[in-house]
Amino acid sequence: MIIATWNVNSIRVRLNHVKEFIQKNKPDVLLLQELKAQNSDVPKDELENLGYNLIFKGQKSYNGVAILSKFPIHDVKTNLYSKNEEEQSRYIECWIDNSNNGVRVASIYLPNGNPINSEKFTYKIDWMNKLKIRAKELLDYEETVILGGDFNVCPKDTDASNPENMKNDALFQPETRSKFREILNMGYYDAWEILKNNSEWTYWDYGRAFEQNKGLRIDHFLLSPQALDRLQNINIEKYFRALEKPSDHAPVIINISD
DNA sequence: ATGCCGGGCGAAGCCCGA
Repeated sequence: MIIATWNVNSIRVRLNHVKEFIQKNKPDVLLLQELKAQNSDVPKDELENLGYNLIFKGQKSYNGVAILSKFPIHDVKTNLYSKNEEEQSRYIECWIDNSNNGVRVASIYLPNGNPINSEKFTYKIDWMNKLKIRAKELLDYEETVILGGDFNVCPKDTDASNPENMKNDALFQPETRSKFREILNMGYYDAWEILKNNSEWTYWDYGRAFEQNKGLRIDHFLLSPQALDRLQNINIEKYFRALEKPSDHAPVIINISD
């Protein structure tokens, strides 16, 4: 089973790239972030016509997350906050019904949180606390659980090509990292950390960053123990960052045994 | 090394991203 995650930075602008990615990599499940479209502007039919079941949570201008699946989708959940709380469109979760080998996946667009010492950073940490609560509930199901997406966290100094420049960045703060680590320490595994012993980037700023290969590793797959048992491979598809008018993120792909 | 990119909104210039 091929599961991919990709921050596309506008689904409308990147639709052709998504189509090319699907043709080339044939994911069974595709987690998308930063749709930058309200529900009525999400190209629903065009995505479904690629052969997928589709769920999404859009928002005007900002954020927006989606899950595409070749298998039936059940148990959709789109909120981490209680119903009367204002919530940005940053979380969508479902059960992927691959007969006896189903998986529970979430598409995550964790807040950026910059600048630090602002309400945006406070919101980031608050959001991470909410994610931690849900991640614990999911862990207690003892299922194949896969949390994928743009976490806006560099877990270690080695997850940036220029860590010195990141000292005051929300993605690098000790509080950000410890909250991320708390989720891991409950019993999740960073798929890249498990399989690779080098650092590669999933994000490169627009401009010259990609040609200079100066980037960050911030798009992650966090796996429950049951998911880790099934993990076979992980790759960053840099090809899609090298296209004309690309997203600033590359897709990340994992293979999960059936 | 911050917004010099890039996208959304809406029709100029500002908000947002990492």
